[in-house]
Amino acid sequence: MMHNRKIAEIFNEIADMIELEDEKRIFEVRAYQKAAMTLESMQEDVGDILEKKGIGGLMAIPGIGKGLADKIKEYVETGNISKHEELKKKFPIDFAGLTRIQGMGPKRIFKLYKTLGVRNVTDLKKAAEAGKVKGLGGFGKKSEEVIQKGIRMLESGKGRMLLGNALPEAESIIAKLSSSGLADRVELAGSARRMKETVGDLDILVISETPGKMMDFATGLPEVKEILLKGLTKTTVMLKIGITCDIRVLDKASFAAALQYFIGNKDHNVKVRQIAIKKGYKLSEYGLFNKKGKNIARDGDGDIYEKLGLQYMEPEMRENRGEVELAAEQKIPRLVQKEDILGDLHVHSIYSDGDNTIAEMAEKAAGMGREYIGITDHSRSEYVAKGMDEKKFKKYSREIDAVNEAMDGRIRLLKSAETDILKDGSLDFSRKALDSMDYVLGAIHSNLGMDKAAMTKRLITCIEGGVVDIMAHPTGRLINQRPPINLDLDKIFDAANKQGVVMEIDSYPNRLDLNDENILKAREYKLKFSIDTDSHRTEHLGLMRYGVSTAKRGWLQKDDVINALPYEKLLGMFKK
DNA sequence: GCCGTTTTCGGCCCGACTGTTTTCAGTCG
Repeated sequence: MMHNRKIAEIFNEIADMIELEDEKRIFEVRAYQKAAMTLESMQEDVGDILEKKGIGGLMAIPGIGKGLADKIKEYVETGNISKHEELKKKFPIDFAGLTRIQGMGPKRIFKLYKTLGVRNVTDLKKAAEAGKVKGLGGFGKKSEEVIQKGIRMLESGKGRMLLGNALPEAESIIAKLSSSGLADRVELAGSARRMKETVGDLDILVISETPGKMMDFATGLPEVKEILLKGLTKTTVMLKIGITCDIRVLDKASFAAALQYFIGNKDHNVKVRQIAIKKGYKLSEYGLFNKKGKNIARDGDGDIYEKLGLQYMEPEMRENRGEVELAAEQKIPRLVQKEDILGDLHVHSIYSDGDNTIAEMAEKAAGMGREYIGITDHSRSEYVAKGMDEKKFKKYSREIDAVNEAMDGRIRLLKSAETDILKDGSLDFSRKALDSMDYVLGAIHSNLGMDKAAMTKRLITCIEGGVVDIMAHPTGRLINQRPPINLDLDKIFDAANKQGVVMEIDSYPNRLDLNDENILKAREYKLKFSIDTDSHRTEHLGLMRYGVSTAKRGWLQKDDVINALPYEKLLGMFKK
């Protein structure tokens, strides 16, 4: 049972209600909102933290002190927070639902409640349709339209989009803006630049001396479905793929600061600004200003960090997870780069659910400069994916050998199989078949609903069996579709460390598994990682960049990644 | 309500855009 999201919602509601009660308590409001944001982005459940480390564990979370920790505890134990219940009596309004409508904040919501008795989204929809909203002080015809549009967008239910869908679209738009002749420079910012697994919108920054023409060009692109807002410095459009895109035109002088600012994230920026203030500067999205008020930022975001005495942090690191402190000590590691990756250890073919032959996959990978790939078709239990029985495995095995020979050293093929880890922790092939593989890739695909203790035991049994080399997509989650399996990751990582089992970072955009936070945790156990594409067709072999960026978000270096090793050294990592 | 290598009190990021204003409030990122 995950409490974080619900508590975040309650904290946000409390914040809205306090703001209405007393505007002077705005910083108290901010504290609730900040805590809510932290909770939303946390992977670990506060209930677990409370259980394991008590109230002190909660207070160790940045932005959460005694007061909020007590409220979290109250929620975990009783299912509600008395302060929230009390405020609700005074404001019986669904703030959580209503604030999801773009443009609706606490003030306007309260006004609509007082004048029209609007308590929730349904009430608001009725009021707007009946034309009751326009004519209220502060609300006009346009406001009513905006509200209706906001409700429609909410109902269409588009949440955060997979990076794998949004990034190619952003890159296509950027290419067009760059070659328009109207821009001197175009850069991607926002969470897409940080390669976050999902993005809420796209942010594109442009230097242009002709902002009017630039914005006309941008809003006229075929990717654009609707113009939501158009100004000379900021324009927002809804794209046909169902995500909004902000385009900001800047002048050259403020570009460096703007790039730093809009790459974010917000918490990272707050920390960087605090450092700027301490050093006697003022940092905003318009520049890094010295005491005389002169903007001293040049070129790009890197210059801002340099002038503040901070080492450069790649965008993937900028999540305020301690990177700013590390940068101040000049201890930022060199993160693994996609050029470091020499091979791919999770590749399917038509022997199970892939679309291309082993030879086609090998040929494509060789063309991309890979030194080796591991072929890993499914085992028989995965019958929905046309998994192989022992007989088919023998044929598959011979074909891998044949293709390996035919490639004549242009690329090396490793023999493996994505072998199901069964309910009792055993593997879905005979010992003989497993022994014939160069390495064993284990994966859980069935009985995903087991409870935490049983699932943890299942995986540990498998790890301690001493046969599995790599744990494929360890948590099994599918972003926006399926939650991770119930695991005590500390126990899993500890066992994996003792047995030398490698954790996979599956690059497939709806998997990204392990994710960034779990990688950071696994890193503490000194585990090794394999960044793989889980390709089911030749085009998928290019998905590696998503896995590499996820690894960067987990602060991994080249040495942490086994498929950054050359072929001969790689073989030494496996059990046989 | 949180936080601290200037502080346990006094700070807490700040500017753009929109709509409805006749100089600004509300929302957003």
